[in-house]
Amino acid sequence: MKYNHVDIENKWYDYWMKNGYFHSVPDDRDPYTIVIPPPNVTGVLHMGHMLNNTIQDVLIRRARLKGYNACWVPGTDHASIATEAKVVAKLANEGIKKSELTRSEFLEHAWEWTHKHGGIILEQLKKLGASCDWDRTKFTMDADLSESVIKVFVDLYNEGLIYRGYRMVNWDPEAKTTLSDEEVEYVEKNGKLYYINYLIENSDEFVTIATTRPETILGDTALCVNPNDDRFLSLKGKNVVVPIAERVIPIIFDEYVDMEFGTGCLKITPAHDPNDKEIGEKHQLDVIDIFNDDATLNSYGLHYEGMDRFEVRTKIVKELEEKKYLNKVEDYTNKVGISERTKAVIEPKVSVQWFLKMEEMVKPAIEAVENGEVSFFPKHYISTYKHWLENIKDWNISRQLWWGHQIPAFYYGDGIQDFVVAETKEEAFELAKQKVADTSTLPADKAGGVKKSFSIDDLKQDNDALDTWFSSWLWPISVFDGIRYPDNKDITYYYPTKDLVTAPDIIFFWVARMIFAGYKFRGEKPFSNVYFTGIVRDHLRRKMSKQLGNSPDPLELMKEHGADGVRCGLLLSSAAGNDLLYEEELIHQGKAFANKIWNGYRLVSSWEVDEKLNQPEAAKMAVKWYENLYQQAFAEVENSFKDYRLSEALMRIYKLLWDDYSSWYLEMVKPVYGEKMDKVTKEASIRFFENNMKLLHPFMPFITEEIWQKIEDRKAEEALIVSQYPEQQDYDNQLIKSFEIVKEVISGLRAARKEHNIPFKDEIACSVMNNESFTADFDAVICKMGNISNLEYVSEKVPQTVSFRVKSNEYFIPLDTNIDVEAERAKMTEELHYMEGFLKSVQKKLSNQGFVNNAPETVVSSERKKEADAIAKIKVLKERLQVL
RNA sequence: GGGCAAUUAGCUCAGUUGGUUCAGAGCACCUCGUUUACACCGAGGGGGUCGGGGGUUCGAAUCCCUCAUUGCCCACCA
Repeated sequence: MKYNHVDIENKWYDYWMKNGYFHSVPDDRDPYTIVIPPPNVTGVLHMGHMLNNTIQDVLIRRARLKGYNACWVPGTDHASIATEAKVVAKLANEGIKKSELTRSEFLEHAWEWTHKHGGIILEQLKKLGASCDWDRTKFTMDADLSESVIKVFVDLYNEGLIYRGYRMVNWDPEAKTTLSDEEVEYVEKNGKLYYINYLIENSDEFVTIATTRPETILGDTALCVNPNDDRFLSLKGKNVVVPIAERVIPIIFDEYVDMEFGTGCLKITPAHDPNDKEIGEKHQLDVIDIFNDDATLNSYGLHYEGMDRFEVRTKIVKELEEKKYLNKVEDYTNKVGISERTKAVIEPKVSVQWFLKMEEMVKPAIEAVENGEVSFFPKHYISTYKHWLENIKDWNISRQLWWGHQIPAFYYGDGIQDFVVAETKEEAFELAKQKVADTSTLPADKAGGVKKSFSIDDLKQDNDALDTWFSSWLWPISVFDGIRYPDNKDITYYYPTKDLVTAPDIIFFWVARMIFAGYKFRGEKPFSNVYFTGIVRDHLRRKMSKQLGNSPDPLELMKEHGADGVRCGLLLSSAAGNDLLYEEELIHQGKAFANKIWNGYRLVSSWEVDEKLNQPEAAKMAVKWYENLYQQAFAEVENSFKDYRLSEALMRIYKLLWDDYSSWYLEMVKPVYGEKMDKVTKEASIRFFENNMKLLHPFMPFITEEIWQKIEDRKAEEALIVSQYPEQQDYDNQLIKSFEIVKEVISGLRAARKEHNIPFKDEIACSVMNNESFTADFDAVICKMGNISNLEYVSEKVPQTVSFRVKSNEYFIPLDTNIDVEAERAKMTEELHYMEGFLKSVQKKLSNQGFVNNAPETVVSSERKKEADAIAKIKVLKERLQVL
């Protein structure tokens, strides 16, 4: 009979929800908090989410079972640029251009889109079994979270940490916004290096420069050579003429120029290259911006005005060639910055943007990770993290987007400083009046064009929105409203949170920023542990993506194999930080495991009890063994969790249930078909099952709940999800070790049966000549598992038998037919040779004075034990060979 | 150009301070098996000179050096 997950999973999820088991309110237990990495509000579930959220659910369910007040806060992110791009695309489909809409019209469309597609992903997470506190679901643009963002902006501004600056920034011409450095990816592209001649003013001579971007010559404002470069000494004080533009620009000297590269002469375009900008400022050059916002050329582009930059590149090269300015062209590969979101080639551009000063704010975040207050798993991410923070530049937080938190700066005049920053327009109005009053005492030429009197309606709020991450960095605080109400009950109870589970690709975007935000706004870390998941890839190691179509649909997967199966499959092979190579095989393994458990329970529950029966000796020992083994496994699982080695923990449980419980324990206690069972063994078996379910529940919540509920009649409010996790107990290690030898004996019997074609159903006799009685307590087990009538102890070899050895014991099985003496002899001789070789190596070690003197006592004595065992075994083998 | 990580069985990976059981696990593979919980099963089995080369040590998958390959991150010599 097969396990059918379909109805069971829905049933229990509804039950958990109905009973409010996911919901948390502060109480006197210790909190265990996780905040979800908020997925994009309009996103859909992919395999990465599956892995990430399964891990979080495992951690939170385990914490809940262990008696913590577990709180997993779900939510979504407005994902400013990504969502805006989707809305723009959708509107374009309907023939509406964004540029034709007002801000508020556009936002209406965006909200409509958000309400329509938003939160689907959270519904999908429920299928996975995610035990989030759904009553606490947040969205980064909820009123309270938005207020928090604005408050933080205003506070930071008032502290002097936020400023407006005219800087070179990354411009995404497609989204028509700036991006932070982190939002730019660099990809290697095959391009050309163009060598272009610039005529020296009033001469026939020319200088040759090399550039990858010939179209930008229209924005050149100088040529630059290295002052130490002998080749160009004669150029001092001279000017050149920019081809096509026919503008005269100076030749300047700066050590920045690499003499080895190209021709050693560099063209300077301060508006379109960060290095050129720097040199330009140093030498006080003009800045000529030749691009419009969409990266078509503006009027400085002359006859190329209105054309796209790449089109112009081709055309201008042609023109240069025609006019004999083009010297030569070489193939050249270089790195081109592209927008992480739109994949458009980034255009460096100078503009006025808002920046957040980083240097001071970042310091406690470096320290926290250094001193282990915040731990990373795996820990090698610490160096990546530190390197970034130690070299951090100010954060460009403004975006020329509408979807997001509008920057709370209000302009009352046209001057660059004619603004105030405030949480509301009303406050801004008061501030502005005050500021104008202060400046009104200034001479007219310094007061700018500010009207002496203006109404509140004259205030214009800044058009820009804030970077998405400027709200996400507050997430662990803002979901508990800790910005607006720093002393509220939730924030003081749940914060700092425990674990953050996230992908390493947002370590800078998000993880690092949350850490320094935590210290800045709460004076405390936001979380204690960061678990970095890997990336889910296909078996060819390709990242899963929509374009490639190599990603299975998680919902289909769960429908077919069950959420338990998928969770188990994913977690079986995903160490922290390691990429997960997805194969459907994994999920099958998880599903098969669910089935195995299901059938195990069917077996145990089917046993009928006869109260009069005594517990058989074999069952008695089996129970004793499993009791101890469970404790050992339990300890191992605890240990794995300590280091967040979840797959290791799950694998241990997997083997505990499959191998130890099902294959060994159940076989040992199983009554003969048709017979009944004693009460003690049945009860023990059920108890073990219950404890097994508790261990497994965090990984496979549905099937474990189903079985747990079936085990006995539970009270209405009872559920495995909120039951009590077992306490760790001591165990008898010696007993477990003895049983390992018992297993060897049983395997020996099975092998002998197989070799000599004795079917299992034929009961046989067995004698043992024993030098060590390590298995005496388990004789009944050996008999049952080997279908042995009686294990007889003998003091000498038994004729007409085959034998095998375990440790220094020899076991004999009677055999009617003649054994193949030659084969037996050959086999034994081989074994003898092996043992003699082994003995030799051990003795060599022991005769080495260095070893005996330096190695720890335990190691030496174990070698001596090996020696003794080997000698004994060799003796047995030799005697046996003689008999043959 | 710099940094980090990886390299162990066909595949995915463990291997924590060098030392019992250090060469392992799961899957895959092969053989056998209708022993009534489960064929999404059971019992067995094969398979690796631990990327190469040096070194330290009584002893190295493990520590050091070096080379090679792969991946990731950072840096933006036009």
